[in-house]
Order: sequence, then C-alpha cells, then structure tokens
Amino acid sequence: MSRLPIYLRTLADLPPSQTTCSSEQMAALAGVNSAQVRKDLSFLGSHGTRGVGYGVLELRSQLRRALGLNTDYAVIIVGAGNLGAALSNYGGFETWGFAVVAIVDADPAKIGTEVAGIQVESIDQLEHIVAERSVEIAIIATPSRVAQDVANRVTGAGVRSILNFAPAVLDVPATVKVRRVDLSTELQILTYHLQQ
Amino acid sequence: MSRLPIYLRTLADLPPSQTTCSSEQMAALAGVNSAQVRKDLSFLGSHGTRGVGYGVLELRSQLRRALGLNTDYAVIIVGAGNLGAALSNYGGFETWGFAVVAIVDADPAKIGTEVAGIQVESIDQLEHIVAERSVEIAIIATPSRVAQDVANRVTGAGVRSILNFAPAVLDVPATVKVRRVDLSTELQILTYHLQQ
DNA sequence: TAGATTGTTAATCGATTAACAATC
DNA sequence: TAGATTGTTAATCGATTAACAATC
Repeated sequence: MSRLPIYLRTLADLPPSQTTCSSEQMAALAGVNSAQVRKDLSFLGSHGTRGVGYGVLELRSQLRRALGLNTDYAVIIVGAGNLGAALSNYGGFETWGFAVVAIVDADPAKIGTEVAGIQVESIDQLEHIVAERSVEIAIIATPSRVAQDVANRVTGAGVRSILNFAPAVLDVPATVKVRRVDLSTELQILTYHLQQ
Repeated sequence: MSRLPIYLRTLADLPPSQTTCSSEQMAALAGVNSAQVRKDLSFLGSHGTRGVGYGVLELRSQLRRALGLNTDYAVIIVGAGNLGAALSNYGGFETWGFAVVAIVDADPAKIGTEVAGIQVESIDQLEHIVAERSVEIAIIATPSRVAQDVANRVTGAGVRSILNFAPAVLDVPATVKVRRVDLSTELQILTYHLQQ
C-alpha cells in the first residue's frame, strides 16, 4: 500500500460515544472488507486489542494525523464568479482543515465586494498573497480561457497543489499536483447505468 | 472488464484530421499502456488494421456509441444559488450530450429570474417538470439540510441518477444511482502529496 | 476457560503489461 | 518483401480476501 486509502476518512469521523469498534463494524460502515480494514490499520501501526476491537478515540486521532487532518491548509480561490462564490460559501472546507484565506478576481467591478464574508482582492496581488499568507492550495474557478495563465502564476508563486474546475488540461511542472474536477465526467459516469 | 474505462472518453474526441491513429499514440494521449488500449478497443469489437492503426472516424463513432455520447440526457438542476448558477453557466455539458432542461428553487425571490438563459421555476413544479420533460438526471445543488428531501422528491418523480453536490449522504432506493462530488475529498487527495 | 477479535500469512482474484505471431 | 502495428496469450504485478494461530 503506497498511499492511504480514502475510505479511512469516513472512520476518522467515528462517534467516540462508542468506546471500541471492531474491524467488522468499521468494514460495514465503510463498505469494505474487514481484512482490509485490519491490514490498513496495522500499516498505520495498529492498536487493536484481540477479542475487543480498536479504541475509537485512539483510532480517531491516529487516523486524523495520518490523513493530515490536523494541519490547516491555506487555500486561495481564483475567480469570484458563480463557481468561486459557490466554493467560498461551501460549508465543508473548515471541517476538514482547509481555510480559504483569499479570493481574487480580475474584474474591477468584483474587487472589494464581499463573498462569503471575504473581500475579493485583485488578481494583481496574487503572488503577494500567496507568499504572505503561506498559501498551499489554489482552486481555479475561472473561465477555461485563462486557466493556464492562472496556473502559471500560482505555480510561479510557489503553490504546489491545484484543484482545477475549468474544463481545460493544465500544463504544469512535474512537482505540482493538479486535480481536475470535470463535471461532465461525473455526469458521464452516471449515464453508464442509465444504459442498463 | 465489466465497465468501459473512462480514459476512452478522451479518445472519443480525437481530431479526425488525422485519418488513422496507432494504439501507441492513443496510449500516449490518454496516459495509459498501449496494450491496454488495444485490449479495450478489441473488447468493443475492434477495427484496427495491422501495420496501420485505427481509423479515427470509425473509432470516434464507435466510442461515442459505446460511451453513450450519442444520446441526449435531460438534466434538472435543483437549487439556483451560486452553485446551481455555476453549473448552469458551465459550458461543458452540451458537448457531452447533456441538456439542462430546468432549474428550480424554493426561494420565491429567485423564481422567474434568469440563470444562464434559463428561467428559474418553482420547486413545486418539480414532479411535473420531471415527467413532462423526461428528466433523467437531477443535480442537487441545495444546502445539505434539504438535500435528502430533494432526493426523495426527484426519485419519487422517477429520476434514476443523481449528482449530489451537497455535503450529505443521501438515502435512496437501490435502483437509484448517486454520485457525490465532495469538494473536501478532492482537497484531501491533494494534500497527500503536500505531506511529501 | 470460552468467546471474540486481532494481525498476518497464503490464496485468490483481477488488472496491467510484455511479448510475439499474425498480417496489413 | 520489409516495416509497422494489431490482437491475444501468458506473465507479472498488486490488491483483495479467506483463513487461522495468537491472544485479550
């Protein structure tokens, strides 16, 4: 196992009201095999007790550490259009340790307005903001036309992780990680089952 | 292979200016192994010519058929907030055979306004719209609080595919397929590599 | 002690890839 | 014919799972 399986994230949220939990229970919860759960947990340096199960509190903090949920990551959103606004308003980020520290846009009419309680700043400030606020993740929510430009600028400024919502393939240095959320692909996958 | 690999979709868009294309070229394009390309295409009932490659036009139409890109799917967007608006404005849907036939919202202030050239309708009309316009896919872009309610209503109305943007797990009949786009998970995956 | 559950091995399964005869 | 590329087999690789001794 080179990388932590993502299903473990659901277990990082286990209610501590239950003091222990068996691999069988966790498997049912996460929809995987119990042997897999035991194997993955043992890889983390397991702390189960035979005949009893795993201590939930211990497990939670262990998983959170392993999954990087204890650190806060500073996020910049580039593009204050509908998508940028939707992302800013999205409630789920803080829960998982992401802090939106800036929203920037190129449109002078948008600069200075508030989106989700954050003032939109000028894209001219991008490099400055990234450096000053230790931004680690950039979310590109611009038209595809300018996505590559933005990617160049954020990577130039030192960002090493990009979440790209623009329907465009970005060309970045190998050290930069890009994840693309392609809404069409998501719909595509849904249609597999429509065709029986 | 139980299901068509999604990487084939990139090949369905091959420029027909090039009359033939080798498995090697396609592999480079899609970032997979050439043997895999040949195997998958042969599964579709292959039409390559040894020593030459695959006919691009033939391949395109074959892939489009196999991937279901020839049919048009009617989509309803539930929620005309920032996310709903972002999705409506998203240019990529039509390209892949999805037609947004309605946007509905519960807020009377939003009903009647235009989003991406489509008039927002009342959520009261949901069942009526689904039936009348043969809606097959629902996109849930509402607050999580009401997501389950919406899911109940759209499945009740006959929708069998849901793309869920609300950070909530939906409880639906087994015959209904739900895909959840969880923005936090996407960020999560990005952070794996931040931790070296 | 008896029952439950871990941790780990070995078996299984499936997916990926190398290799090459077939053949354009 | 010579070179290129397919289609497919067999080998490899990795991931999943069954099974069970260890042990709480």
